[in-house]
Amino acid sequence: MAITLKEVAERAGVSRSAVSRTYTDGASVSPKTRKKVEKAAKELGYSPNALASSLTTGRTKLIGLISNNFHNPLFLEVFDLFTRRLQEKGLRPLLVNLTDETDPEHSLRMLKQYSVDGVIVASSTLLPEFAKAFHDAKIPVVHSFGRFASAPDVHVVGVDNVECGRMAARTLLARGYKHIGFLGGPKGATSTIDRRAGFMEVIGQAKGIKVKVSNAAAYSFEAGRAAMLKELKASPAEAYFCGDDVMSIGALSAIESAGLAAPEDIGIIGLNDMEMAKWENINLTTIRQPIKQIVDSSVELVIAALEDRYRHPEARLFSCQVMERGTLRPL
Amino acid sequence: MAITLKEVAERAGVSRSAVSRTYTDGASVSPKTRKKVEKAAKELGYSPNALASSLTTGRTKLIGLISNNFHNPLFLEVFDLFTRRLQEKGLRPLLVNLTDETDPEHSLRMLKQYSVDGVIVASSTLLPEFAKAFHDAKIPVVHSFGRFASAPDVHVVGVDNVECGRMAARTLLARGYKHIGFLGGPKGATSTIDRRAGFMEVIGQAKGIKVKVSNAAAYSFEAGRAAMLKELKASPAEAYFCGDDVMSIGALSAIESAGLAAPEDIGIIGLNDMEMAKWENINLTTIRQPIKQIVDSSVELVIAALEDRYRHPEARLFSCQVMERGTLRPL
DNA sequence: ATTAAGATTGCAACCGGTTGCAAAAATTGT
DNA sequence: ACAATTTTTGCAACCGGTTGCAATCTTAAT
Repeated sequence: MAITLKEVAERAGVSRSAVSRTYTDGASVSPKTRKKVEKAAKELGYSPNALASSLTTGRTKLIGLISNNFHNPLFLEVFDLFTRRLQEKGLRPLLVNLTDETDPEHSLRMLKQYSVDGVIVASSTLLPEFAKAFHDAKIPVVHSFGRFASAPDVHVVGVDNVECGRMAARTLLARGYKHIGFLGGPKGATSTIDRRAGFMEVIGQAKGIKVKVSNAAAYSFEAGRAAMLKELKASPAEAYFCGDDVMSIGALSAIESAGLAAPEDIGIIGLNDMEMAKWENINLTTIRQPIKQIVDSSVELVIAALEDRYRHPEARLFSCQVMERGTLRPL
Repeated sequence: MAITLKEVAERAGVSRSAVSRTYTDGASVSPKTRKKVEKAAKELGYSPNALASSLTTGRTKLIGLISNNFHNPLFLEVFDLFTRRLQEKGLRPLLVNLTDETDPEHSLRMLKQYSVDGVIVASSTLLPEFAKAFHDAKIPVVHSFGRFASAPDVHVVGVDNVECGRMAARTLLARGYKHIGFLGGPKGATSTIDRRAGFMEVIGQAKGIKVKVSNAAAYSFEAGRAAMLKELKASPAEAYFCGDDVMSIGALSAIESAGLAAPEDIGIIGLNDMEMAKWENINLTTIRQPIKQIVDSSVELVIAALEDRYRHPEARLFSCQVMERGTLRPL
């Protein structure tokens, strides 16, 4: 196997404690022994076993990164940001794919077995059993991209979806659309519910506006396309706020298939601002979620929670921003 | 902290070994004690500490999953498949983002510190220093989506890029294109080099065919678009084999911007067959890499290499397949 | 009932580190 | 040069498990 502390100690002619202390900051070692140890370590190619040390220190520096969004391109960007940020902070992401087929119980047990220091759930919904299990085990959980106050015993970082809904509605109204559609994601999704609430609130305050509400079966291209095709058969609205960017692209494809165009015939505003939204052939007007900030803040929060296990659950909400592009008629 | 083996032993009235053995398969425990232990464990909510046990068994069941492809949507699918497959096999992916800015040395040390059992590098290129470092540490490495024989001391699973090039060329020739373009990825990329070789080989054997070769700056939408815009200024070919699907979509966008259409004015064939390629508004004819097979095979191979550290480096190549869609003129 | 073979059990040492404590060494002050 | 401090060091116990070994208990066979 690999070189161990003991071997380094022997070669350096010091005790094992001395070696250990050279690699523990804040420990007392004279420059002389440190030098000797470092020399021996280099010669042997020693690197300390993080797992063994975790046994006594109680810190693995492992963070469970849990998600079920393995089909939304936005999450590739999110994973990129998370892995980098965690690496920068000296933490290691243990990735868990929590897709429907996979057993949550199992993932849970697994994360406990590996004694992760903390958990980041990057998903719009968080299973309550999950939150509870980690809470019981005193493992900090941050729900990233989560719903504010959905689970009171968990830190949450994300956007205010109600406000996103309002923002979408205001944007459409400002452009003079009178017949407006809300084409949401799956009916039960909390994100959909919240956005719809904000959306309807603003529309309700305006005069002479007609609204249509419908839902796609999933946050996916296919579902967005199917939903829009259905809309086009009945009398469609002039512009739609779509559940997310992927759905929006599906909707755009439906519009195109019907021989229509955006924004000339139907306007679309999406949500997320994933990288693809600014591709010239898509050029989607959308509401941007500040994913970098959400990620950075999530990591910061999980670290803070690590240091103070009894820290009060906290919600951090970031504001979104309309990205003007080409799928809504101009102001 | 969490419940330990000792506490379970006390409550069950047996020795620590007995408890340990209940959770080690193949160990000798009577049904009676097993029952007692399991009862006590349940009551206490015990789950064994995988890290502590790794200390003696020398197996962490941690697999380093290293990639630098955090901008190619195909890799979201790849990560999905990898995480699921590894989970199914009882292994845990420790994700490492090896983007240019991040220090490879650092990642390397990290993976050693966490004593990963094996490493899967999901990237078209593998730094030789990486391969060597793991080889020295006797940690099996599988280079997934790698180049055959690029590094002789490493297992590799992927496709034969030379054959992909040939396939692309044959496909274009079969459709009667006479002026053909190879619009590759970055010049130095081995994948580009290999595909080009196969492509030119077939073209060279055909009669009366004109070829143009050019390279995009990266496997990205922007680069693909820029490269195609440039092509369109000079006399473009009738059809192009593009470096990958993302580049192809960029190229399509350029064609559209120029007021032209695929396949009427210019044909495009891509490579990868990422999910998006079959979206109706893209409908890209492309060469499919069997990513599920590559992933499954990679996981299987890393497991095999785990069991036999002296297993001979092996290359597993899968064949690709043309996916007929709408960006090439029909046969 | 007696014995040999097989299964089960606990002891104790070990995996690769960390850390409290007391002894030893170095430093300071006079 | 000597005592009082401060720093550095090694010992030994511990973190949470595993495992070889010898002792004990079962079971089967005579």
